[in-house]
Amino acid sequence: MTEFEKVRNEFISQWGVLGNSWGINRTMAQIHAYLMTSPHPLSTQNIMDELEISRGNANTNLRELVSWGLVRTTTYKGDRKEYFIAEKDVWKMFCTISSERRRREITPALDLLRRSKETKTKAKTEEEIAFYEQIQKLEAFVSVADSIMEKVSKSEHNRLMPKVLKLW
Amino acid sequence: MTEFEKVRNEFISQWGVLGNSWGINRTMAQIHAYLMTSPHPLSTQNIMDELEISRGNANTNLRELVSWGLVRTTTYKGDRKEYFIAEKDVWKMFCTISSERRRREITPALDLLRRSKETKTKAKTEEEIAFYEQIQKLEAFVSVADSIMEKVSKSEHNRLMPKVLKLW
DNA sequence: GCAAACTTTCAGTAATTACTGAAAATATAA
DNA sequence: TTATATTTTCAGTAATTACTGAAAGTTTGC
Repeated sequence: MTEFEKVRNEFISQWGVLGNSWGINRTMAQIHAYLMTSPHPLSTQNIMDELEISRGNANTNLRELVSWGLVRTTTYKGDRKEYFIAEKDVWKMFCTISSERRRREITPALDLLRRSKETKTKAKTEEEIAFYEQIQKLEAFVSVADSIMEKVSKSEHNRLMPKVLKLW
Repeated sequence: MTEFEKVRNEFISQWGVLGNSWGINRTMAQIHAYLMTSPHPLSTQNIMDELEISRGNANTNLRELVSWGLVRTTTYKGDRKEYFIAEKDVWKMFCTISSERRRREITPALDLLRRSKETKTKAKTEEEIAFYEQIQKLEAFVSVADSIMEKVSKSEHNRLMPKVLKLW
């Protein structure tokens, strides 16, 4: 193994550990790290070999990356295999992830908060008053977060970042 | 069970489900939801009873919430028990969470990227060039994210939000 | 000091999540 | 078609994470 291969393996492995602490499947994060730093599209077999994982595992996590929009597939003529390639532009990656997390995490939270609010009648006890007040504050905050993420995920690449940086 | 108790239980339960999908321990999220919407500080026993969990589980997750800075303890004279109370200001909560996630998630990522970069020699192969280019781009992005989160976590309550909102 | 009230720890177990590998399904080319 | 290459599924199992409950530890008041 060359010195470079060691560095890359360490990076892939540790990116997996980090992904794990971010609530992302370790293998999915490792595959993403491998694809992100590869100059070529890679086949399922390549990934199985590099990460020493089963076909089923590779397939599942590759599909998941595709469903997140972080990876897309390509083919070569005369070759039946699918090859996978990751988005390499970090700002685009950020927008994609914002958009997915909004859909998967923010929207359900907002739904829950709105549903909880609906049932409010004339609050009587101290407990009821505190509950609905807090729900109200959470909803206001989450709905701002939601609209910011919506804008981020729709924003033109490289348009928003300079603005954000000027804030401070 | 009153109508209100049903609504609150549903909220607590679902907040746990959401927490889980955000990579947070379900019980920890439920305890947080319960404390956040309670007008009074609550004892370990209160939480055990409400969520029907063991003392060990309640204790562990309460400590974890305290270590995140989302919950603090208080006592009453003549009563030996500790009571727990959650921060209710959503913007403060956001700052606290930003600060902790920065420490736990962003900083290790930045360290990894900087360590990976260090080993760079004169890149020769296409693979090496692509690898170090991507590492460089990731580091630039993550370090911007890091400094934004640092500022957010230090920002005066209610000072930043109006600015952010004007961006769009 | 001792006893009572309360908190923390942790070994054992339950629940959940991730992975394998082979079979089934699908796609392509001849 | 039919054979071959490739992808997907999924039952079984492994690995990880979460939880319980009782014992050990700590704090407080007498």
